[in-house]
Amino acid sequence: MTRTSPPLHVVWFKRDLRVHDHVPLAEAAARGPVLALYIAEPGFWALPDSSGRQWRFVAEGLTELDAELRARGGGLVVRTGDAVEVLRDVLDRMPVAALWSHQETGNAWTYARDRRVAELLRERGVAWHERRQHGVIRGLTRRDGWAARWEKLMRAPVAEAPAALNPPVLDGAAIPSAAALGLADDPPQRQPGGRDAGLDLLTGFVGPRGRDYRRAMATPVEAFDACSRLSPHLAWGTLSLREVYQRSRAELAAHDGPDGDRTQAQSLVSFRSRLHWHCHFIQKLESQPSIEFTHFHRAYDRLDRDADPAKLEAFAEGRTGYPFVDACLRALAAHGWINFRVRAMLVSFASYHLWLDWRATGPLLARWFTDFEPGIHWSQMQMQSGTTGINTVRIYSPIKQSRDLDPHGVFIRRWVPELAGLAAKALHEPWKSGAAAGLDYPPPVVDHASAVRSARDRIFAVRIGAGYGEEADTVQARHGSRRSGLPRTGRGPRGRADAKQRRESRQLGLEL
DNA sequence: AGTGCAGTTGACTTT
DNA sequence: TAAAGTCAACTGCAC
Repeated sequence: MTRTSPPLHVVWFKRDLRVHDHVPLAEAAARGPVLALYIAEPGFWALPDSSGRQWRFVAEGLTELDAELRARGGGLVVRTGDAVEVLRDVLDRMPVAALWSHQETGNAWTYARDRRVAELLRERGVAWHERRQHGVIRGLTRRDGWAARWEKLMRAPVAEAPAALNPPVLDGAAIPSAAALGLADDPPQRQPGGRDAGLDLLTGFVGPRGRDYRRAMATPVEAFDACSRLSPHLAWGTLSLREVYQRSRAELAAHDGPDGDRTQAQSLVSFRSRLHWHCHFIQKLESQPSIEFTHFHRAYDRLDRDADPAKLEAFAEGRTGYPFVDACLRALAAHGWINFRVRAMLVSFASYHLWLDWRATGPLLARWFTDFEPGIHWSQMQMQSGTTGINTVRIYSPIKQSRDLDPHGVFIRRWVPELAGLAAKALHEPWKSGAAAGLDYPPPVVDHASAVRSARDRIFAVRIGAGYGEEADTVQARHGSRRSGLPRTGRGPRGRADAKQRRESRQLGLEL
């Protein structure tokens, strides 16, 4: 740098590892020379919800991001350290016009870090321009009109990648290894990171591979192939939600007519509604960061859920004695991914059957998910644990789910080889026939019927408390989907017409 | 040919 | 993206 160089626009890459449809990068590059910066933060990667599989997925994305920047004459500068320290060092070394990044809806740690960064920039008189990455709206006070704003944002043109960038003006370091960040875990079947892998998945999914999505997404027997598998790319930003939305929308248009493939069209419609829900859930954490630690509905503070080490270990090891649950837990641990329906069942099992606190199982599951997205994760942990106050309590039967989703025991045999010799009939409840006797497989850690009865009683006891309905209405007004109907309580018993309306709005909400 | 009845199905409620 | 139960309407069949 020389004294006469124009000031730099620092583009801070966070959970947005791409150059395509990257609004802060496009805006910064239009204004002057750019410093493309990624900060590997040891404090972040040491958090209980961070893991090696997430970092390695990110590191693969960084390698491709650097290549994309280089192809345009630029390059990625990677620094390891505390974000404030790294940014202060950059500010000390060269004149900086502004910091550019996407808004991040993260956990308490990244929120606190962003406040420290903002403080530093205020001290130095440098502007920080944060741009929206998803359909999540910062500073939202009312949910009304949210869906329409989402649709408008998704249909807006994508931001073009800058055609030409300046070379890096600062020496970077190598992308740190997982070991250097103290991260060991990386499962053998973790899906690869990087934009090329993401685009391959997208192309395949909007084509023939995704044709059966709607039918097959519920069962883990088929979901690994039938689902898009784009979630980690959306979580870490190797693809933008908008480009995924627009690609699937274009494909839907091709199949929507009388000559189109109706099955494919229905699957694409189903997929679009999930993209919508993605932002719907992140919005909850954006609007109320405390949901990482405290119940949506504070009446559930009275629940005495625990962190019983034996039950927690059975869950963590995939040795609960329920073959389908254990198969799903082991598949998740080995792949870093499992389908949504199974995630719901696993949280339900942990929170109701095992009566474990979601704050004890949440970090464990988060580390397993390569696609860990804080807003979706904490919203879902609470929703499937029955503590939001606005959602129906859904207690899954691991036996019924086993029969429904894996009737022939294919999935169980693959992931619980101890039981591979059992007949399909015995696989779902091996304790009943004594078929597992003598095998290295534990009896059920809890009895299904009595555990469910106890959990149900304790959950509904909370609902009887004074003032429950009033606070539930407050939660609904703040977080509820407008398509689910308003308000949900305070009108006495529901009549027939009311129930009919609710049913229709549910169908509308799922767009099936 | 209509009646009685066990079993099924689907809508809805409760937990 | 629950599960279990209630109830009424319906179905098939024996008589």
